[in-house]
Amino acid sequence: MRLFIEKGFDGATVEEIATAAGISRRTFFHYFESKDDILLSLQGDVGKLFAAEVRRAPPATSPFALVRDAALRVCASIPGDDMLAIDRLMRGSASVQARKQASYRQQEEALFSAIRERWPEPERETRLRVLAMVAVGATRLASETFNQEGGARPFDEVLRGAFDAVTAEFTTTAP
Amino acid sequence: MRLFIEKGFDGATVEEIATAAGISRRTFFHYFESKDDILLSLQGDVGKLFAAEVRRAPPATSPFALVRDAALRVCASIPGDDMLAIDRLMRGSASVQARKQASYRQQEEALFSAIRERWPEPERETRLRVLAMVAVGATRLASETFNQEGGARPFDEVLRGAFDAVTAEFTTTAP
DNA sequence: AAAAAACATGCACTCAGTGTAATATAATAA
DNA sequence: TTATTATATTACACTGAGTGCATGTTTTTT
Repeated sequence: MRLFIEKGFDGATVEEIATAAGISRRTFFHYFESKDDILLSLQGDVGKLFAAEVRRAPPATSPFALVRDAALRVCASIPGDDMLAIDRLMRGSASVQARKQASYRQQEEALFSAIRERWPEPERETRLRVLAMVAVGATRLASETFNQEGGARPFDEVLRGAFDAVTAEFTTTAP
Repeated sequence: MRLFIEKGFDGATVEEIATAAGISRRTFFHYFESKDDILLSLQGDVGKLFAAEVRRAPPATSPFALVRDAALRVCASIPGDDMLAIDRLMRGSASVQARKQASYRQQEEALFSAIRERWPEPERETRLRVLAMVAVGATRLASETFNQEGGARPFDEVLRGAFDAVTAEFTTTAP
């Protein structure tokens, strides 16, 4: 982390990082598949947390409400300062940035599986895929806003705002 | 393309690709920033097409309908066979896959800008970000399904199904 | 035809990532 | 404790992506 802050992501070589950590270059690659993984591993397995939360959630008024509340609970457990710091470092590398986006797709997949267990009717599949996409997407939008604002508002609030915007934009009052 | 099919993405070296194309390795990197870009450039600038379509679209009943119809028009112009072929090649490399996901974020950004021009009210910003996210997300889900199915149904149909699922999942009948 | 701009290439270099084999360290059985 | 056996660490050598720089080769422009 110190090296990344001092020299940037590309500026710090694996050699330097390994030496600073008191191990050899080769041993570094025994613990991390790539240099990117240093930052990616910090992100943690949000997808699995999210899915687990959905599985243990009580019956809800709607799938959307259940997923929204699960998202709020998961994110309540993540310190905002860490989010800001990790995000700042990740901006340093395009390939890290790309893999981060790719990780959202995995989260979506994990979340979909969990949702699917609760509503297994085949004809609902597409709708539930959409739900998972929206949930992960809203969470991503919230974290983008949160980082953009530099943590001005608490993450919970921003996240709730994102989910509320979904409701507001798509819930048309039918006759 | 031939080399990628024969030897896989990682199996084909830039050296070989350049030679097969009748140029030098160094010249290759004059045209492509990276090996990944060979496949990524095939994807084309879908985001810009999408945004342009939104800009030229006639007034619509709702932002959602406008964006949905724009998506349908853009995708009508893309040959399904190409989509399948490109997708098959892209599966060969994790880093290409990652950059592809990252490109969806850029599409979202471009789309958001275009939508924003039509509804510039500041208080709508979050809702329109959500709309762009959902539109790009639905398009992505549709193309995932389309590729999964190997092109069994026409892309238009799958895409329409994805947007319909959004409506179905979120349009609750209020009293 | 001469000058300038754009394109192509060769060369040398850095660095990420991998396979392999040797060596050290820790864990376990005797 | 000692011998044995995993397991962790390392050195070494190699491939291949990507870059900077200098030089050569076309096109354009004047």
